[in-house]
Amino acid sequence: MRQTLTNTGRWRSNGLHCHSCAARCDSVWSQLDEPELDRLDQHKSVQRLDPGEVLYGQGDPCKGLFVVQSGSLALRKFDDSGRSVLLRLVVAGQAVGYRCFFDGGRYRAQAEALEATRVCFLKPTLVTKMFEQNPDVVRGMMQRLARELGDAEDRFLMATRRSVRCRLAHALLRLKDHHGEVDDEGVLTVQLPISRQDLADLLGTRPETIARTTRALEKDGVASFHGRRVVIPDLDLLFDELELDGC
Amino acid sequence: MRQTLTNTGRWRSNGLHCHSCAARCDSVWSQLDEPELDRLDQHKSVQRLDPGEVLYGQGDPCKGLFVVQSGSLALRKFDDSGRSVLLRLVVAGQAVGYRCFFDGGRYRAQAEALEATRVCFLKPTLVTKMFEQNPDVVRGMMQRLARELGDAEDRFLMATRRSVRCRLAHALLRLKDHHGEVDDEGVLTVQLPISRQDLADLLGTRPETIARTTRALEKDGVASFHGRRVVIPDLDLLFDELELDGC
DNA sequence: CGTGCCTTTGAAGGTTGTCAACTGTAGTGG
DNA sequence: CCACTACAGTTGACAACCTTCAAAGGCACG
Repeated sequence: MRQTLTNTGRWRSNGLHCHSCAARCDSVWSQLDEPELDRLDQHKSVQRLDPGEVLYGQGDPCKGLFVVQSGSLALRKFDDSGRSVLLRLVVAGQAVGYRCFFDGGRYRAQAEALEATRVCFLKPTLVTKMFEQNPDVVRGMMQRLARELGDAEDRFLMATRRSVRCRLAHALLRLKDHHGEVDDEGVLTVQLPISRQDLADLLGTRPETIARTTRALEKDGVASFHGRRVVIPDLDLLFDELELDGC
Repeated sequence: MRQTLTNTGRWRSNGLHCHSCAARCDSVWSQLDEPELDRLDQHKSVQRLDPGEVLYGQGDPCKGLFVVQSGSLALRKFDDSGRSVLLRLVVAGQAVGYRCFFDGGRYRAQAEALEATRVCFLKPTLVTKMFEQNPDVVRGMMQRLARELGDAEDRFLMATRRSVRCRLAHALLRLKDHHGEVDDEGVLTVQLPISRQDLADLLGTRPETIARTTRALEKDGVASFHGRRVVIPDLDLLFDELELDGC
């Protein structure tokens, strides 16, 4: 693998050319034409993160825009007392740091690697230029911001009005899209990308409550939990959890 | 007051010309030049809402962009079971419906008048044209979306990690900016723009808990509540609430 | 094999939600 | 002008859910 020294002083692996980067298809970058992709590729720098490594910290000034090439990140927000929540999981093809980029302030959350992860970094000048020359990308970013805002507002409704059990069922249903597989017999298996502690932070609860709730779901035959592997025999039972009274 | 019939078939009062609209100063529209303001004024239509009247409902297709000229709105989100939360209060000069406008989907919350309110309506074609010709306005809207997203994420952290008492103190501190006044002796009075039920929906709790919590704050001398008038003798005591252990 | 961390389990307590009853207030109609 | 109604707000009692604290179990890593 070719190694070059970037102007940031960090060793990087160029990894894939933007043009052939699989992650691109899934993102707002899919609308860029060849010359744009070339420029992006020339000016991007790639960074490798070990599991748990922090890409940027809450309160840091905005560095630029990041795009996950492979692996995944988590956005974590802390309060003054050190309590934290997980805001979002970021998988290949998705950008991070854009909220701060558009806000113009400082990062209001921390980005950390959930596994070995490669991240492309785009300097603010490059991003600004690209936005100026590609209105479609701007539109795509606005749409993303708007969706994120809608999702965040949904989360607030869920967190304040529904039980942990219901929120857990909901989280499993969302996670299955990126982390689920269905076998021959129609049994769904979800491979959780995060620990129980992080799952608690994602739902806004505590690890102990997660343990008790997973146990309760097992007792009722909705799902069985083996470490990070979740087996869901009947998806309908999971959907029922969203409709129940206590939820 | 001049009355004209718009193409929507609704009677409207033109109210103020955009140029002299006080609400404008406070908003992203402050950057528009004279010709732009003229066009905006020609094509806008003004709508009057009675207290409680719904501007648009959750699930409705996006109609366009609204700007509050006078009065105020609340954004309310419902879940399937009819439980609701208040997402945001919208005061004069602020836009509503932009999240949906950029998302391209349907409204994910309901906008309703908190008092007698005048709202300017801008058709999608007009908004789109204005965005094309005023990159600064687009930047302003992106910044607003980004701030809103950050605020929504803060709310999630608050709602899941802090007590109602702490959230109430925090809400009072935010409300004082637009709804507070300080008298000669340095005593702060906040005139709540919403009912106790809505205050509960804003904090993600129940009216009974609001009543108990306000009473607890009174007992501790932090604030006294008389209907919608809140008297806060010492602001520092309110700030202390944010730092306390249980918060 | 020991250490450290994550996870689980149990017990206890606190915060909040729920239900019901009561109060106060505003609006309505006689 | 006053009774009546309707509804928001309050208060109390109780229960449920969740957090907290403590300890044990499990798993990875040195």
